[in-house]
Amino acid sequence: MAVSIKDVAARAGVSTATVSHVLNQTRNTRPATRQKVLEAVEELGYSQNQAARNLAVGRSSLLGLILSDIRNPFFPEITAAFQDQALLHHMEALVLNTNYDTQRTLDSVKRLVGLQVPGVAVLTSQVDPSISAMLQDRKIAAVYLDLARVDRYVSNIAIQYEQGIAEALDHLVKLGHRRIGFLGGPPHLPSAIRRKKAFFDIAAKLGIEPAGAIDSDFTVKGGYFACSKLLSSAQPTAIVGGNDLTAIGALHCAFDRNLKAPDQLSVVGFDDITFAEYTQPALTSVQVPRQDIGKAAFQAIWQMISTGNSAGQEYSVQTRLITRQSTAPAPK
Amino acid sequence: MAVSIKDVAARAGVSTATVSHVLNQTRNTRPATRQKVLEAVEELGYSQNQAARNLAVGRSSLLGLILSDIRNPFFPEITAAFQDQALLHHMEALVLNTNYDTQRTLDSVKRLVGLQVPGVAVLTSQVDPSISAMLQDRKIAAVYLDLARVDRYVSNIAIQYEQGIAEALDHLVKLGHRRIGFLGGPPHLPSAIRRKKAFFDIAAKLGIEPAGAIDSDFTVKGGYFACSKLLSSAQPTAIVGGNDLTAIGALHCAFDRNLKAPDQLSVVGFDDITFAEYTQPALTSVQVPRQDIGKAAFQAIWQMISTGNSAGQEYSVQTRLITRQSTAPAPK
DNA sequence: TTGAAAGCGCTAACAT
DNA sequence: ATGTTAGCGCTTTCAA
Repeated sequence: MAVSIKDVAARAGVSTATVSHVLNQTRNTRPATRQKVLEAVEELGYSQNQAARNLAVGRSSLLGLILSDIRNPFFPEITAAFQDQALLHHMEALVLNTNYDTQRTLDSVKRLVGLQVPGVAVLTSQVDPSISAMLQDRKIAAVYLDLARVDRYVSNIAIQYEQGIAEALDHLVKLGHRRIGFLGGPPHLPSAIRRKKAFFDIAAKLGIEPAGAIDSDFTVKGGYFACSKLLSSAQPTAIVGGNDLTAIGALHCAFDRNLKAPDQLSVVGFDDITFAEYTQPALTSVQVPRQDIGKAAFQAIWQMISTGNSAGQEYSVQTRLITRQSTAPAPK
Repeated sequence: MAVSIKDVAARAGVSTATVSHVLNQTRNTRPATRQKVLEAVEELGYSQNQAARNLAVGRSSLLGLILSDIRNPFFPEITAAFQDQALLHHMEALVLNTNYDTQRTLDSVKRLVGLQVPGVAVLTSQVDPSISAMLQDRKIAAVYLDLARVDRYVSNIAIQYEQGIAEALDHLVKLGHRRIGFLGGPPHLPSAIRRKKAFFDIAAKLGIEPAGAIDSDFTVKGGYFACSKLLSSAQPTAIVGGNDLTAIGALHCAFDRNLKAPDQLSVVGFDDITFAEYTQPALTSVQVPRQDIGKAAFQAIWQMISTGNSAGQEYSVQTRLITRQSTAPAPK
């Protein structure tokens, strides 16, 4: 049998209530009493039984973090940032992988409900209404990534894709480019749609005629072929890729056509799923700061559960243009 | 107030004991009764309060997974595999990042103890004795990566580095190489030591005189410089890198010296921390299957907690030689 | 085959 | 400033 609060109370010569209050700093205690309790805790190696605590207070110290795929390098950094924040507030992050499977996402939410979590961050690219409904019904604070409207118990993190595209185009225009093409993502993905729309809107605003736009699939291979097609139909001197993989594919394509990058073909990507260390030095990217997302996700939840104010909020995450330095020798 | 087991019992017209038993399949019930209960559960949208359950049974459904850094691409795959296994057994994986910080690792373990977890996988490259002691004291099943001796409540996963090095050398010898160099990792890392020792042992067994060996730091840059040094002091025609980053550095170095890889310089890496999609096509690697590690970690724990047999076991993970195909065009 | 009821370890309202 | 004690929702022994 593990050491319980009773043991500590006995050892310190106080009541369990006092021990509880000392440990949770939930009411004033004489320094001497406090001291005795802490000593007893130390001597016995006591640690609070969270199950009992959670049962008593009605909510756990766990926060759910639902991701479509932890293997996608976009997520580990978000996860780490989220956890670091949680730690500061004596919470744990329970990370759940859905593998892009809606049913599995729903199961995850059910399990989280059973675990009495007070809040959940759902950072998948699509969210079934049944999921958000279930969370809201249970009054569990939820935050989504670029998907939800703010509501009771519902916050949203808005990534400023438009800003990012603007930065990318601005960058290319300053380099003298006028013939700029776009390689988009899968047309069913909200974030892909927004980036494409932003490209056209901002190009128009800058008085630039887009040199073609082709939808692709956010992979290196897809980027390669889309770029190939684009180069055949138009003659862009620069390309904005819907994400970095696409952009890397475009760089490969340029290489095969003996177009020296970035001189003869400038490529800008959208750094939302790559592993920075392996990204091509020649690639300039609009970065979506991952730590910021993780941090915002936690804060969105914490805001709702710690204040008891169920009203959600909109959190905005800024993008940033990254021009990479070639620290290591250029890869073959 | 959430719907509780009492509500279900009332709705189904049975006792809470019956509901509990039906849900946990812990004793026979008449199909009709069973049916009623399940209907009530469905209608009310009931989900078990895990906190209460854990309190009653004395252990939680959470399993700890302690990692030094989730951002290291070695770990997400392990994590995913571990979680998938856990899911099959109705367990949750609580992933904790230590950021290579011993104190933080200790804190993590304390929190896990408080959470009443029945088992923990500690997949860091070093483990402080106080940590393993604390776990063993609390009779928490633990599994370590290539570190611990099997004991009560202690299992170990042994990665067959020797096998991997043997595969690498075998591969190179079959290609006709006789002058083979080695670029090792930090000399304080147990896994680096074992790889280096294996290199010498197996080279000797094959009757090969090693063409130099230089310790490095498991980074691309470090690999570059170590390779540079090695090429100046010896004339290897092939190199075994202690890990993939080192090997990639060696490839860069070969490129800068106009040594065409793999023809003029064959390089074999050890794929334990890279992100596969970005690894050089020219690189052959000894792969440590990450899913296997995650799966083994879960099974090691599950073995101990589900059978009630506290004796640990040794789990062995095989390596595999991977020769990459250039699916995408070679990067610039 | 089912039910009644005693805890599991903690918190928090109420008492002192 | 501290103690007493009634739950929190579930499991499980014992009884029917």
